Amino acid sequence: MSNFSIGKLAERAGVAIDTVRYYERNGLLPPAGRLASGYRRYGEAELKRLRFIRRAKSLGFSLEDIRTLLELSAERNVAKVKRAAQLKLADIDARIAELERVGAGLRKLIRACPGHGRAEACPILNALTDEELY
Amino acid sequence: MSNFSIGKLAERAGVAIDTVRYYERNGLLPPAGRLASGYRRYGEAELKRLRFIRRAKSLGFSLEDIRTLLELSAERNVAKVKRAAQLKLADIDARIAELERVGAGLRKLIRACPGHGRAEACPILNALTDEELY
DNA sequence: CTAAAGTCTGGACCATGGTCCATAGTCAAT
DNA sequence: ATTGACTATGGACCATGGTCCAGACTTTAG
Repeated sequence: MSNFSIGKLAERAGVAIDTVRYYERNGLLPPAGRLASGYRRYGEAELKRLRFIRRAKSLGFSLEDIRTLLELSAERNVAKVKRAAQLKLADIDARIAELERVGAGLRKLIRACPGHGRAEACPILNALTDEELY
Repeated sequence: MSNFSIGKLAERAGVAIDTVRYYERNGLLPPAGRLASGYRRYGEAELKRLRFIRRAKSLGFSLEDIRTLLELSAERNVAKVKRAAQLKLADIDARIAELERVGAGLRKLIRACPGHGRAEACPILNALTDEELY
């Protein structure tokens, strides 16, 4: 335990080998220790970190966000971590609001469209052709 | 009128010149008519089409979607246009649901985080470090 | 007529988050 | 020892939706 190859690491973290190297290149994982052959060696710390990245990603954080989050985590700066989470949440809420705005517009057009008949009577086509939407 | 340059077209449609050429290359605009010099010439039809594209984009359609929409519009196929709109709406609704799921998870963590104190007591860091989120 | 502004082309480049490839070297099992 | 599986590297490539550039040519205003 605590000394395994990139293949095992990737497998245990549930990511592709290329992704591990990609994360290393992009500063999400520290440069791995190497065997005399040049093969990377990993321990539990890297596995944890990789899982952290995976989870943060599933919470909607970008890799850039995650780099920041990892720094804050290393600093054990709870206040900044909370702040970063709040910012991300605000970002998610804004995206939801925008999608809801767009969805509402589309829903209205769909409701008004009979689904048959002359193209001139199709509110969807008319909206795309004639109206200033915003 | 009805005979203007790419610059005027772009200006009147509210897009960049490069975007017009990009759309032409990618089949969203038909190949433009040319002057003897090779300069593109446009009329009202192209302006309308470009505005159609802009509006469809603001309704959340991708350029690929819009290519389809333009074909359906040319066919005057109201039924298919309505169906395309419904599919896009379903897509938007799914994206909203996913963002809400993620937002709810984040909100819960933020609420539980005191914002100070030991890193071990930060639910956000703990979630990223320990839990299987999904 | 001249100078400035506009347009042409092909191709490079941006961000995002990877994936895939060839070539070469290494490790593990039999 | 050999074979098959694994890993190394740099760089190309994917989608998306453009943006920007150089170098050459054209149009327009004064």
